[in-house]
Amino acid sequence: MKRLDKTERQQQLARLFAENPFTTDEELAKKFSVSVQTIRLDRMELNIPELRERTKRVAKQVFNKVRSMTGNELVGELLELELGLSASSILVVTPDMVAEKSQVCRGDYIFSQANTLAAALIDAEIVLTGSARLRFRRPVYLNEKIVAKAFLARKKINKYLIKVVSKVGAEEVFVGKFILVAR
Amino acid sequence: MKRLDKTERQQQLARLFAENPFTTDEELAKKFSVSVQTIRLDRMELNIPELRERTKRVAKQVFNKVRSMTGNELVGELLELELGLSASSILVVTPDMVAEKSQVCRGDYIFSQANTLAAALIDAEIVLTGSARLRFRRPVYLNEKIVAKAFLARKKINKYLIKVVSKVGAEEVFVGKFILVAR
DNA sequence: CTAGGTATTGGGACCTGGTAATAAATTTGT
DNA sequence: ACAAATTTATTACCAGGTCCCAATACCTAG
Repeated sequence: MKRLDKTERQQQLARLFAENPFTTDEELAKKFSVSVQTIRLDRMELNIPELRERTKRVAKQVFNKVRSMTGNELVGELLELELGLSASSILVVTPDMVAEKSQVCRGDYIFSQANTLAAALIDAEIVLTGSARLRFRRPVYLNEKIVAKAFLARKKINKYLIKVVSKVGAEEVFVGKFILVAR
Repeated sequence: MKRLDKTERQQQLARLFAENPFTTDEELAKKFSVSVQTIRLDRMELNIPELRERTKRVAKQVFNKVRSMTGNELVGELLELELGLSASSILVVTPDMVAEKSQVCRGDYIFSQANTLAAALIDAEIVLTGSARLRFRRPVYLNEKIVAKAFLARKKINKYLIKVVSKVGAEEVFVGKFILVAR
């Protein structure tokens, strides 16, 4: 690779780190045909921590997400739960939940919050979603807090009709009716 | 903490590492009131790698997942796409998508695949989900491959009715009708 | 021409969280 | 009481850094 000037090199560096944080200074030094120290100085200026720190951050970030998303088997954070009656959860819209171009929260996150909340309401080991009707009433934006409330509307043996209403502040953003089946 | 015997200590260690991989040998040594070397021997016997290696594994694992789940803005892998006409994607059910007790794929993943696929079909910068009707026809299990096909059914100015059918093999597992709005 | 600023490089001391190996001390089972 | 199992200590070494200091090259303005 040709020797680049400082600003160009730093731009590429920033891009590379975003793409793949698992590169050592030494590898980068070779790639750019500069000394390791130069890379270190670049990192300083760009405020990019060392490899191990970067790795740790990625790991922690996602470890937490995986826990809250799949570990708990609940999307969002449970606020309140009365088994078989009602439940509520809150979900804060983070950058990874929004579509890049519109900055609007993707519908599947809103659905997931509602769906997992509905499932949490049911006092059974195994709960399947049978069918659902959804209405997304207005877009939800970055950093907004979605509070979902689920109520049991009807129950027939092992089938549950659950209504979920999600609001941002006082505004309704989503309504869903779920039929869940317990096994 | 009381001194435990070897087997008990190792059991607890294994549990701790699963729960939180970001602990150094030294911290653990203190917690169990044994020497650092003892912890190292335990790790050896349990075949647990050192802190940095553990961190790296978690990071890499999730780095990939985040990319495929949110980076692409598509859940599943796109197989085919004719803008404005039809599209299909495949999603392999991995352990993190199934509910622990039932080993059944959670409905929100199936929905996400369908919803993002429907959105991909539309040739517009900003696409919002307006409403949807879903039917989950049978549970989907670990390692099954869900192939979703989306068709544009009707279009009215900026509103699109899209039908998505998801199958495992020849079996229909999910059907959804989505009304999407382009902005 | 020369002094000063910017960019790059090299080297040394030190840090963390380990591995590997070897030996010594302690505990335990019988 | 004695061997085996377990634990601890000690030392040397490594990767991938940090922090700091000094040397060099190059460009530019006075």
